[in-house]
Amino acid sequence: MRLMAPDCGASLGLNVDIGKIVQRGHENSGSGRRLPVQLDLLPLGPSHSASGTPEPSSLITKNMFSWQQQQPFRNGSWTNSGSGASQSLGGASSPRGIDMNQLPLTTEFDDAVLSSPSSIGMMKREREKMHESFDLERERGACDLSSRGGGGSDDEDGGAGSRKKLRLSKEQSALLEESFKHHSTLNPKQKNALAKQLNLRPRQVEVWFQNRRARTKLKQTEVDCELLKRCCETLTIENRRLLKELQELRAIKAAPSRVIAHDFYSPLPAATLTMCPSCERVATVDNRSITFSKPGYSHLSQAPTAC
DNA sequence: TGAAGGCGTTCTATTACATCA
DNA sequence: AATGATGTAATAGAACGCCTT
Repeated sequence: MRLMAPDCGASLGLNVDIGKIVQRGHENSGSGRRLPVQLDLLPLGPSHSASGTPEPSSLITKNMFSWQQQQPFRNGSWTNSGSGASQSLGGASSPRGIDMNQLPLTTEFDDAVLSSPSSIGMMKREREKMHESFDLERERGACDLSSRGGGGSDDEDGGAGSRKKLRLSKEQSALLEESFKHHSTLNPKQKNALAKQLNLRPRQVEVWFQNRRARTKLKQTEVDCELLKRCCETLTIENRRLLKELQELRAIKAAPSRVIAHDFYSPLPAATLTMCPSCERVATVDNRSITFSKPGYSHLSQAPTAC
């Protein structure tokens, strides 16, 4: 399902700017950024781990990120100890998918050249080809190490034009999620560090964050839509009420004296309507009396400005 | 100082694959 | 077994900001 953001927030005077909820958020975090009612989906501020105490998950602990600490996460309890053996990320416990995630990166080529699709001196297409060929190399290696859960008939051919889909392990997802809680965007250093921890290519980490931001924004948009819908309903009700009140006032004006006639559509000169500045109720004033649109506003009986 | 171009990054829309019911 | 729905990794292209010339 694709949810289109309604462009009615501004017209309703709501503090909702759906189109820019996430966009450039990290860049504007310090200045005049309007925020809608927020789901707790997006890390809006700087890491609260610096001074606060984020709740660590069972697997993820404080100072787990390599850009926050010197000791790499791979030395933790569940990470690959470097051998690429069974206890590595997403190891044998992963019920589905190939283990290409945990293949050890055996070359610096990855970080140096493939960390960004926009590396210097390379046309985009050429870089993509390098990515693809490098992926194929890795996948061939993966096929040697593990078999795909379902039909793996096309594993060997390299799939001209077919694209393999990696499934992140639970642990990898958990770490990425935890990282996302701290930073919805990563600088290159963080990206590379995280990629190393996860045994993924930096590009994969980058893509994961892109998609994660998109998911967050989609969810936030859904929440905002709900909010706007409720606002719209409330305003409709209020509008009805005000219309009714206006009709009553017109009826009062149309009446010869205090008698209320139910001619709701008779015109009333605006100059004869006076609003009480304190309670914001409207009184009709003529040369004989002051009549109020609703009973119980006798405090206006002397003069409309008295209250 | 402003314009132009290159580069890096992000966003959005979309595709393609994997899994599940 | 086939199929549609769903989730998500990956891709393409546009836009933006920053830097250099």
